[in-house]
Amino acid sequence: MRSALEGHTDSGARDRDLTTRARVRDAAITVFGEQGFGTGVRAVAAAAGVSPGLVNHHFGSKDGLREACDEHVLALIRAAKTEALTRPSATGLLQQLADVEEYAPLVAYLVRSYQAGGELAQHLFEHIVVTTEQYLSDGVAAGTLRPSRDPAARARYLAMQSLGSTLLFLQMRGERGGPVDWGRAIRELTDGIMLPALELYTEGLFTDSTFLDAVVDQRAGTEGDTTHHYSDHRENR
Amino acid sequence: MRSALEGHTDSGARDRDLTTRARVRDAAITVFGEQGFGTGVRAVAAAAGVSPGLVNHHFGSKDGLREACDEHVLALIRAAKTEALTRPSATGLLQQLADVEEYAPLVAYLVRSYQAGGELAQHLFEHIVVTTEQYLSDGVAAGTLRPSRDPAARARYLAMQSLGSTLLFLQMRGERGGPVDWGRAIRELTDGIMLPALELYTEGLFTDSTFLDAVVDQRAGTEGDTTHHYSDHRENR
DNA sequence: CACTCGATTGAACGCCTGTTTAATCTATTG
DNA sequence: CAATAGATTAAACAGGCGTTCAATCGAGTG
Repeated sequence: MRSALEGHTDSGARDRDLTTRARVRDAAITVFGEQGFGTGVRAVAAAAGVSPGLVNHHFGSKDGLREACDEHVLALIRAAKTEALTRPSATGLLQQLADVEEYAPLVAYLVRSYQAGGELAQHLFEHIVVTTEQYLSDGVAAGTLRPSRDPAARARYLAMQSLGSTLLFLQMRGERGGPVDWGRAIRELTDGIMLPALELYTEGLFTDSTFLDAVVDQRAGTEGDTTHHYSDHRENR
Repeated sequence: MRSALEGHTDSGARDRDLTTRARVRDAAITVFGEQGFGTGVRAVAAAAGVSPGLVNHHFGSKDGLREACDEHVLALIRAAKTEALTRPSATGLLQQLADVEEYAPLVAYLVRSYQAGGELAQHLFEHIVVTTEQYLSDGVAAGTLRPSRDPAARARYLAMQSLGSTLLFLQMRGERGGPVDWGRAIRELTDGIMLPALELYTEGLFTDSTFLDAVVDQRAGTEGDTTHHYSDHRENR
């Protein structure tokens, strides 16, 4: 005899009528997000309104609970993929998530996941990289973005900068006790970086291209196979 | 009767002839850096070759030990300030630190500090921000860097991007067990981002300035006091 | 030499952790 | 209705944690 919703994707269900297993899992995501993965099984059980022994009965161990949380979070994000993951920057992605009321605890959980490392963080980062690469490629094709000598490296670089700075900001913002309004925090972040980011993206930082020229020349000399050179690239001054 | 080196800045001393207190502190920095702040007092004591009770005799509690480590790390970085902290980017700073054999454990400890939050992380970040602002200001004065409509915001933005992406890279690189060669890791990071970073810094990303113009116009309309506008800023295409 | 004070140790004390176990409750099946 | 299987609970277990305490060591002082 199998349990009612075993194996189901219960994303559409509302708050109250969930499997106990699902309620424990969701409580764990919230508690882990708010207080970190060091939080004990008993705290999770209390938040879910069940006994400590039950969580191990459903998930085997604390690691099993953690894995179930990771899988569920990844599934939720992939479900919201159409709108959220098409955004180019990590800030845009997290903003999108934090604005939807139901997904708010996910942001805290994701920040914790990156702090703690693990597969979810790496997997999600690689996903952001390929999404960014596609977005940049589209922009180049449309003529709104400049082409790069190494599009893959540029996508990884921009994704790393965006996600890294966002996480750094959220960690620092979230470290002083009490629950955080992630939507508001990300909005503040966006406000603060909007101007300098656009300045950098449209005007650059250097007044001449000597640094870039040096690296391009050096690469053309040492490794002639991996990099595409199109030396007809337009100078910007 | 006071102990021999109590209150001294023993930065110049070599490995063996240190106060026991200093040896425990250094062992703690290493162990915390390698295994995180969750590591027990007993492990630190074992690494220092002393009994668990002794560390609390010298530092009062584990929190006291942590504070002593933070203070010492901050002191070490400030001592190396002349060379290290004048670098504009966080990558440069950490590269500088990781290359000096003696400071290698510091990098791991710093990464852990940022993961865990706390005063050291915030304090160091603010220090990087003001250093970056000074560096950018010098570059603008020398004519090698473009001026910004909001130099403080640009400095904070660039510092956040640099430090954030570096930390993200190092966390992901360092999460698979065993000690990490931080110098090599940072060098790989530098290699990977060099080209796209210089591309972005000299040529920008957008082909026109419509996005930037929109934000600049909007800011000029809503808030006329905090931002300096010099509308004679040069367009780059 | 006797004394004293800090360094140092090993063991102990609660406390909290993850996990296990036996018993109870619930509800579906034959 | 009786039986059975799963959900659920309270309690206990072993282990690690930070911390404390009494005892020992070692050297400098009167």
